[in-house]
Amino acid sequence: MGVQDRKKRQFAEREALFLDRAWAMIERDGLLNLQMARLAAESEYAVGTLYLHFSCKEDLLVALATRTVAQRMELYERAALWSAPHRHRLLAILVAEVLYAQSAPENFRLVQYASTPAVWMAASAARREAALEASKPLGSLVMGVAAAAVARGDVSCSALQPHELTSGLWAMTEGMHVLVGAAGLLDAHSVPRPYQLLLVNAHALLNGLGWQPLMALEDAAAQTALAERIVLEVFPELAQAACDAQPQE
Amino acid sequence: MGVQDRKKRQFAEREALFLDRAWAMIERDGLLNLQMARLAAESEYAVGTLYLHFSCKEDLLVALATRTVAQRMELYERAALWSAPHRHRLLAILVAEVLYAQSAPENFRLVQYASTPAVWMAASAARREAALEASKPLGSLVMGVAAAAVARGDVSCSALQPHELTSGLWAMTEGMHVLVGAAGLLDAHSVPRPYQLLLVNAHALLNGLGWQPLMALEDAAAQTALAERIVLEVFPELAQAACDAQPQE
DNA sequence: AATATTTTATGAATCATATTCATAATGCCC
DNA sequence: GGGCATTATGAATATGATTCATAAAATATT
Repeated sequence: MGVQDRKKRQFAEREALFLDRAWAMIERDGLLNLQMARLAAESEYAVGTLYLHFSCKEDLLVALATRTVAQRMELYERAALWSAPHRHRLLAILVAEVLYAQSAPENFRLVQYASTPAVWMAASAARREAALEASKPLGSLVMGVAAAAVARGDVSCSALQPHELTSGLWAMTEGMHVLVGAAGLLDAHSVPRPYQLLLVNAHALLNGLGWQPLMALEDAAAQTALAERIVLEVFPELAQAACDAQPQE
Repeated sequence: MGVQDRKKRQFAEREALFLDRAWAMIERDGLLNLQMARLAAESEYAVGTLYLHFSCKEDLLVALATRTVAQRMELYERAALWSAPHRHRLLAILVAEVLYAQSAPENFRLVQYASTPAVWMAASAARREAALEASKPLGSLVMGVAAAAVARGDVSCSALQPHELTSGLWAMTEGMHVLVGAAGLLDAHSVPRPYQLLLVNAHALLNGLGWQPLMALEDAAAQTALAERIVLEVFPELAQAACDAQPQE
């Protein structure tokens, strides 16, 4: 039925419009100042129409967070397909994540806020389901890299499953985002340049898993060089963001 | 001036009362259902009085989160002073954290929610300062263990500072809490028993740092045995919580 | 001890926003 | 082109945080 198709498409378009505007407003006024009524007005629709799309404000926030994950996928895919040792591809994914976090901090705050139980559980079940679905490709990508590495014999600790090999890295990255997000926390503990620390520790973890090629942990220069190489070769368009975010102290 | 002292003390007592009641209400009704007016009523004070203590609701939540950190310190101290290799002491701190997260999940959700930028930044600067201050003893404890380990020659990678040696572990733990907190996320990625994974990956990380005594990553039995030994020797009173939370699959 | 002054406590009123739902408008089909 | 189903509207409602003029209590002054 063509009519139904068109209606569905138009509905989806309007939803995208709402999300676009919401995102613009968040960038302009901050996450906390997003107002449903104002969003409706700026989108030139009635409040009730907005609520035809989102069961509540939290539902909208989760939808917004979901979309940014999808947007980042392109970066991750490039990293996973990079022709380099699988260990380096995994690091490239990590670098992509960090570059993104630095270039779009408000966006990252949103994702963090959305995965807070308070927000997450307030969203509709369908919306949560969609968010989980959107996160799966990244999971598959990472697992795929791990599985390929094991198959090639890159990982000496082959008793571990792909998910066991990658979940630590995932948690570590996620955790560093949290620590960075809590303003002042790292300073209070005299922890400088958090994302550089993340890199060292990621290398330590991968070394610990016996993942070739090993990286000398004392060799900070080599680590930086690898990170820079990843930026230049895989994410040349983000090089500027990387420079802005990590000024020479 | 004795009068001022007494007033200060009584003010602090009332604040503690508010926090006690707030906590009881959160445990009973959930984090989302905490209402300032109801809290005032249940504390038998006027709403305005409550606001003499807390600049806003977020301020109260951060205060509450701060208090639970202080409560946990006793566990961490026991772990740090345990007479065992320094690596095992660090793991004991990690185990304490996990036991606590499992035995008081609502409490943990609170801490996570409070460190969300949205909540954190809404709290008063003084309250944030106090929260950071309260987290320092844990930091010192962990750094102290790391420094002692390096001094004893337990860590082959001695070029790294104590904070470099521990921040990865910290981030990994924090991150795993986040992943556990996002209901359904780990299931969606087929990641079972997250805290056991945290343990394996913590071992991998410490191995990677060359931290003696190394743990064989394939030897799941040895890892479990060590974890159980920690619970029995260091946190016997929490053994029950540990059993409840990790049922044999 | 009475009175003035300062400090602290109160809770009804205010304000800010999210959410609903009776009504209106629109679009589809015969 | 009229009847029916679907969709959109936004004023009204609901919720709950926060304020602030006023009262009460505590302290200082005479």
